[in-house]
Amino acid sequence: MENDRLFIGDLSKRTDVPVKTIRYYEDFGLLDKPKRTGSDYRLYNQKDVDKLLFIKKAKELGLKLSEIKEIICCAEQGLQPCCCLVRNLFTKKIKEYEDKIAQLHTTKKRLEEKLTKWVKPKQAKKMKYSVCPQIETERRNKK
Amino acid sequence: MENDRLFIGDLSKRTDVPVKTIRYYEDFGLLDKPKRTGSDYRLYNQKDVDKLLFIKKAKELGLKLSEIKEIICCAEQGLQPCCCLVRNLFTKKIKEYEDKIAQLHTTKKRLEEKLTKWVKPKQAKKMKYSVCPQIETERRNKK
DNA sequence: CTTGACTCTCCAGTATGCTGGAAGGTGTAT
DNA sequence: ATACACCTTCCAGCATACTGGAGAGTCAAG
Repeated sequence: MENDRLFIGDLSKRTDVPVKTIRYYEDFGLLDKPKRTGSDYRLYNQKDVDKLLFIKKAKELGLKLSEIKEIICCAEQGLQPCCCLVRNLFTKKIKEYEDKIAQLHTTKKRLEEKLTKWVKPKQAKKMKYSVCPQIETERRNKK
Repeated sequence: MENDRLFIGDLSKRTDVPVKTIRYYEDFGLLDKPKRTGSDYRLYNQKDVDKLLFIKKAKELGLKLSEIKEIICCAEQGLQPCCCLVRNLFTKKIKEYEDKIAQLHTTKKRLEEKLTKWVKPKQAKKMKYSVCPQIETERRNKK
């Protein structure tokens, strides 16, 4: 079992990516259609292992499949535009993360506030279905 | 147009929740099946407005519909278990947010590292399709 | 009487990244 | 010979929270 005639299961083992997922990536256009054996088995090689590991790493960085695809497509036509693309993509991604983090922070804070107020509810008896004094709806706006 | 005979469109306007979404919430079990007019139009009242606003607020706190449903179901049978449930739910949620934030932070950091190394690529010429020196796969593990 | 704005139900699709299963062919070990 | 692990395609479904559209009924104004 050398590295130049790998069946899909071998590729799967070497990369720890499920067989189904590999086929899915092919359909998605992330992996090229591979050569086939006479009995229609997909044949992979070391390059495919590398490519799939690359995809895996990119995913771990939080890139979407579509973004990874962009990078790969670009890369296959030359370096320059790819570099630019990747820089932009990363910068955008970082920004996205920052926004998301900020937003989660805010929501978390609000939730914590509710929770502390929650621990000793004063007038619990008065509640209806909207049991929670802290999240209760403001019902004074009778526009 | 008083508040005790509202059509779905009125409820929608008062809460700023789309008509489709209101029906969806009903199917989902968040809103009770309302009374109907002779011509099968849904009839809502102020309580429904309140309840829907409650749902909206809970959603803004990042609760899932299923979690909101739990709260509402619980609330409709009495206060005590609900309080407990909500406390647990909130605590769990807060933890989730913390984890998510931490994870985003890590990923963001990694991405930033890649990016700074990226800006002045030394040996770009050597690249293949896996253009990116920083995300390139480790190909030394020939197990 | 017609127009237009509303309402109804039901079915299907969106995004994302897979995952499961059926039904069948292949390859190798015993 | 036959069991078993592997491979193939194709179709469907998961989670989440909606959203769109078809086709049909309702209601009030002009």
